[in-house]
Amino acid sequence: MDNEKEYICGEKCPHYKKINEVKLTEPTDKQIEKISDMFKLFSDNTRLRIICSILNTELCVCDLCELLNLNQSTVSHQLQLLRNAKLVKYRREGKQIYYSLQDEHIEKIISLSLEHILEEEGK
Amino acid sequence: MDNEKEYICGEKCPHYKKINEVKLTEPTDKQIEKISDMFKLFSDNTRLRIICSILNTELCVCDLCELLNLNQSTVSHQLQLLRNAKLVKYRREGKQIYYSLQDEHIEKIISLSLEHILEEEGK
DNA sequence: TTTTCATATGCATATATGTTCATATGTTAA
DNA sequence: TTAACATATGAACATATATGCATATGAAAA
Repeated sequence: MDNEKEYICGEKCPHYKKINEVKLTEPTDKQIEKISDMFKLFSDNTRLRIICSILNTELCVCDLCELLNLNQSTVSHQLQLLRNAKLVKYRREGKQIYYSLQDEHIEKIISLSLEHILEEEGK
Repeated sequence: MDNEKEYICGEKCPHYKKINEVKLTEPTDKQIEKISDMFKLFSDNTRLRIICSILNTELCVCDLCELLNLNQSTVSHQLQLLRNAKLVKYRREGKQIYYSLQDEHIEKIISLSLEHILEEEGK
């Protein structure tokens, strides 16, 4: 029986009622995985700078290299990850390939986080 | 002179006008660092589950262990990181320490990302 | 077709980080 | 004070991942 499990702490804690309530609203493992994967892509300086660069415009790979002073290989590798996650879309025009954000959620999330740290700075 | 630098691609690209425009709106290195650090904390399954668990309520460490079926040490280590980043706050009540989210931005960012992946699922 | 150029990709390496074990800290009860 | 308990922390290990080099791919120009 579940009741017979030995818990880390005594009878007051864990608070089973609360725990059961929280359980109902928790994202599924799959959802957690997807969200954390997305945040993982936002969590690297290089990728974040790339994302911020194309928040409101499209840029080609060498624009990004020049703008961010990065190796072409580095940029392409990171763009591949963003592409695979469908966070960015791209179109070819002659030799160049232009990248831009896939949808507005990305923009919103980044803006919100920027807001957050700006507020922190103000304190 | 800057003009004499050898660029990866020719004259059409990089698009200096665009690049200069983008440069004006880019977050500073420090801001990029802070944002990516925050996302780094959201980018781990364990931490994300912890955060989601305290989205609307406070829980003590062993509640979290029980709820998420995690090692007490693991939970404490991750809480420490969240604490250092001031994403969570805590209060002691006797032997237990209760954790909750520091501010509503966190909640909003998580909600928005959940929205995002739910929309993806719908497609 | 051959060359040139913009971008992509495989591989190797250095670095970062999540987890666990063992133990320390700090609070309450005996 | 001592014992019991909730939580924190240091160290070690395993794993993930960002970057750069070399090279491949694919499009345009010669």
